[in-house]
Amino acid sequence: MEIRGVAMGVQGEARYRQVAADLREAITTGRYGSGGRLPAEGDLALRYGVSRGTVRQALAVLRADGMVTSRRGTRRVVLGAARTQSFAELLSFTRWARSIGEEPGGRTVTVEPAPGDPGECAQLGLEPGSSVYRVLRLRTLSRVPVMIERTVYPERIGALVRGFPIDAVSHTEPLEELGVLFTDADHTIDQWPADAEDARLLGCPPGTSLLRERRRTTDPTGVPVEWSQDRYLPGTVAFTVHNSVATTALSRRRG
Amino acid sequence: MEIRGVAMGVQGEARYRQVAADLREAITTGRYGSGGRLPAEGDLALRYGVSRGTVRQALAVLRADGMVTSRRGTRRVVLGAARTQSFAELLSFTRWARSIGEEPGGRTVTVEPAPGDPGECAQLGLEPGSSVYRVLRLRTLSRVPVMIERTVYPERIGALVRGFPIDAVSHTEPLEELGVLFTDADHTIDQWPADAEDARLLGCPPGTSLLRERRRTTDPTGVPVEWSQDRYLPGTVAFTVHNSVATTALSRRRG
DNA sequence: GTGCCGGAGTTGGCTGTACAACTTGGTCCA
DNA sequence: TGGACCAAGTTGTACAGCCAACTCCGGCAC
Repeated sequence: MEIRGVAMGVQGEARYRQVAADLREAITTGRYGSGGRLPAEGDLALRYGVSRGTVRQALAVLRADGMVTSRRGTRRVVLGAARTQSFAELLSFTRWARSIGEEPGGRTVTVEPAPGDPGECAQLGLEPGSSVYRVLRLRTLSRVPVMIERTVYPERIGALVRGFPIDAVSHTEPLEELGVLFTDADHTIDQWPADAEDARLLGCPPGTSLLRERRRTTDPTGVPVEWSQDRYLPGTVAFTVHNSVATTALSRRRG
Repeated sequence: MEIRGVAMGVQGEARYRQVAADLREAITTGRYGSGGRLPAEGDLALRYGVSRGTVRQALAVLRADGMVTSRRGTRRVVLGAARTQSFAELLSFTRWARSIGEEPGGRTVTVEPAPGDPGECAQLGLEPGSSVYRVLRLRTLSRVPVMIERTVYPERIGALVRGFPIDAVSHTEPLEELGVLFTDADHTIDQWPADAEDARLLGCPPGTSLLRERRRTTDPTGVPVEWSQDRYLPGTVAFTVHNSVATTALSRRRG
């Protein structure tokens, strides 16, 4: 802290994010205790040398992460350390694996250009029959297969992916370096039986129920950049979500 | 609209929520088109007769719902209609079922007071061995069994639930009427094989892989009010989440 | 003891202002 | 033709202030 008045640029990071990060750290290390009370917004403003509005912006971040509650009339209550990950860790199997201290692996099984089927084109916002690339990959943790990843890319992006080495661990990271932006994603989580291909690659009996995550990712202009279907072996992964009356990004659908 | 200057109370609803609701409706009915651009914040402020700050508050709601993107330097882009539900619809099977036009049903199988096991007490923030109530219910859609709900309540709340009729459709709603507040929830989604009890009640073979949602719900003071484990028959439900670089409530964990 | 009431403390909501950072499209020049 | 550059438009960040709504606790009356 103590960067007061430097008008950004020092860290390139907004003041409210610095405050949020500092508070997050304080909460994670238990400085306020679980179930404890946070100082009043005004006190925090004084302490950090910012306005109350900036403190409120910082607290809104922690609120969305489920680290604190808030209610009119009384001080904020600490709920506990956040269990949420960054957007990047959620998007990229590779980053996620690294963040939990595992060794991620990836082997590209097939990359095929093809006319997209109606469903794929709809998900990618393309005209029916447009060219797409279908990529099938086997993902491993510490060399053990855990997931099958079937991703469909629009032609523009698939052409880039095609050039990646077959044993490239990450596709997301090189794409980002090439200027492809991922900013929003919709996830659907359910279960699905393993087909013959899944069974062969994952080493499980056909028909085994797999945890399935389907994901559509868009760039900041709303243009879809990938449509992916990931199938995890049972017991290898779980998804967690926090929501509250203040913010809800989760919903339940008919299967 | 046109409530300008009435200092709340008229609808009891905050101005920014009214603006958000109006914009949501406009987007849902396609007034701006998918991929279209929203008017500038300043224009919206003029149109609704509020300050730009209030408009930004409204837009933050839509941002979190995944309906619009936002980026410095250019107007907001419409992503599409939201698929998210209210917090209440997510918490309550009954409300969810009604919101999708199905007929919810519930039958209480057992309600037993018992000393909580260490895991249960930890989840509920109680001393090990504290008294809890375990409630087992079978939930149906249009009279077809779809889910087994095992909920653990702290004694104070369990005592209330105990008094509910055995065929009560909802437990959440009467609890709310009795003043129990639900404000924050952590969800974990994975799969789990049906045990003998699941199999008998759901009418599936033992060992069938079920979609499992575990949920811990707290009140505004951070005190846990329920710890629930719901097991859904395959194909009856899917969970969807939206997240973005701006807000992430989702994470992936080792299973 | 019990319950009502009021006041201090705190967060929610809203306004207004100012500037920074960024996108976009067009102009101008080489 | 192509590229650099500029200007207008737009969102992000931050500040300051005001009042409403609500919680909580302690004092007071009964």
